Amino acid sequence: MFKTLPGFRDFYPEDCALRNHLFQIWRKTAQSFSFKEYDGPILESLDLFKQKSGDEIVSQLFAFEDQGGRAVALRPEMTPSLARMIGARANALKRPIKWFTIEENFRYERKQKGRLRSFYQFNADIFGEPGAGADAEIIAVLIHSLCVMGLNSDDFVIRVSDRHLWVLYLQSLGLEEEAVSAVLGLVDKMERMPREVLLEKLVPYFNDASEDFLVKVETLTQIRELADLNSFFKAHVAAGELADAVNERLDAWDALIQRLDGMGMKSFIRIDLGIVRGLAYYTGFVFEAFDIQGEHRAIAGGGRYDHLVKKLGGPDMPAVGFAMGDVVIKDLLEEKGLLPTYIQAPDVYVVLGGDEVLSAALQQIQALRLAGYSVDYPIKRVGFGKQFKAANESGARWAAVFGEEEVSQGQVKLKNLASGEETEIPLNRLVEALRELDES
RNA sequence: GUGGCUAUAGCUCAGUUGGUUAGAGCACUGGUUUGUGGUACCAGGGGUCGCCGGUUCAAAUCCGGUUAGCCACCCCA
Repeated sequence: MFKTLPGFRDFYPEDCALRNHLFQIWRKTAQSFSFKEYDGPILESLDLFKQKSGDEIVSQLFAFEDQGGRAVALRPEMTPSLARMIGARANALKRPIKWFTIEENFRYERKQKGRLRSFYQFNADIFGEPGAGADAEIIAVLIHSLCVMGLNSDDFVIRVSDRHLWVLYLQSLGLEEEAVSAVLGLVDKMERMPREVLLEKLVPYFNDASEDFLVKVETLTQIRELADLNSFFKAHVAAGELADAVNERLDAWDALIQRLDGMGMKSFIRIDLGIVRGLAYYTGFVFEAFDIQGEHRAIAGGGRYDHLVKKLGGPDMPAVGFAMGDVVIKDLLEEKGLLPTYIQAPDVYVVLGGDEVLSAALQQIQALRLAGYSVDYPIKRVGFGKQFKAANESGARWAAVFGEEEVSQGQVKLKNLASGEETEIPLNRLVEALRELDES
């Protein structure tokens, strides 16, 4: 027997039902926020990904040469394709551009808990709006989708940070561009690194002031209140150009929190400058969703990336977005018992009395199907008892009993499988009767 | 890419110091049941014990290799 390739999954009907459940929530959420759905190709030119992420990315891609000698790769993420699509029509698209997609990605890396080689992602992005209102809207989409899944503020938290604020702060300490990104990289790893090791790695940038810097960073990353954030920067950044820029950021923070508070989502937000995200291209707010217990890797992540569209050959285009994978969220929902069962069930299961009723039954089955109902019935002859058992196990709400007695009187018996209640209905009124019963 | 642990039926697992034809529960199929479901009872199908090699009269069991999975590290768009 062949097996699935490492990191790839088979989706048996119950897995597929689950996947559809997730996809439906994602799609409905995006539509509630009036995002438009788009899609792009699974296979792209290898250069597209190199340009965004550098040559090192190639070892983590499913990359190969096609029959025409082109260097191509399965997409590891949607953003480059999206940036290309947006760039190509930037002038013709009404702002703000609110788009989402649900797509499969492929990454050639070692399989791990919460991480596979093939996975699905929900992406939502807003282009053309630089203000914090767009960031708030994106974060709201993320929170809303998690809430619709049945999670609440006891289950997850959105840790929000600010790349731009970090850069300004490090610049105010006199660091040059290269040193800024190196130090940010260290801040990103702070949680997972012993303090002494971290201190050692800071020395090339701060020399004797390393300990002092680390203490400040520890203070900063522990700040959870807007007011504390304000006073920290008032105390640590001297007045001047940089301080003006910092104040602008603090205003943006204020706007962000106010908007989320307005939507009743403030309790999901945790100010946490410890989040940096590895990506160099983030330019403003960055955020990640985590389960409260911290047992899983990030559920979702995103942020503002105002320069990426231009970098990939488009016009200047501010952008903010996030992505949520299907793997971690599925694990979390499973753990919380929030995954529904019986998602692929017919509406009606037809119970057949014998050969004499078959044609009358098939006629009604077809009428029900035309009316939009999902209908199943036993394909081979089976005893009544077995049929009710099958009806029950199918998950159907209704059993439609086409017995010889009923059919000979032009009737059919509808049985509510949950309550056991039975009603006789004229054959030619079956569709209407079902509709009425479902509504009542 | 590095290290540790694991691999027996679709699933969860048992399998004695190496010893006949490798077992259980769940699931699946059929029956008890030609007009009423979740229960019960009976029967059945399903495994080259991950794969390759070695030791042995004899290997699921011992040894080596390999592949896959889990955990940690690295990475994480």
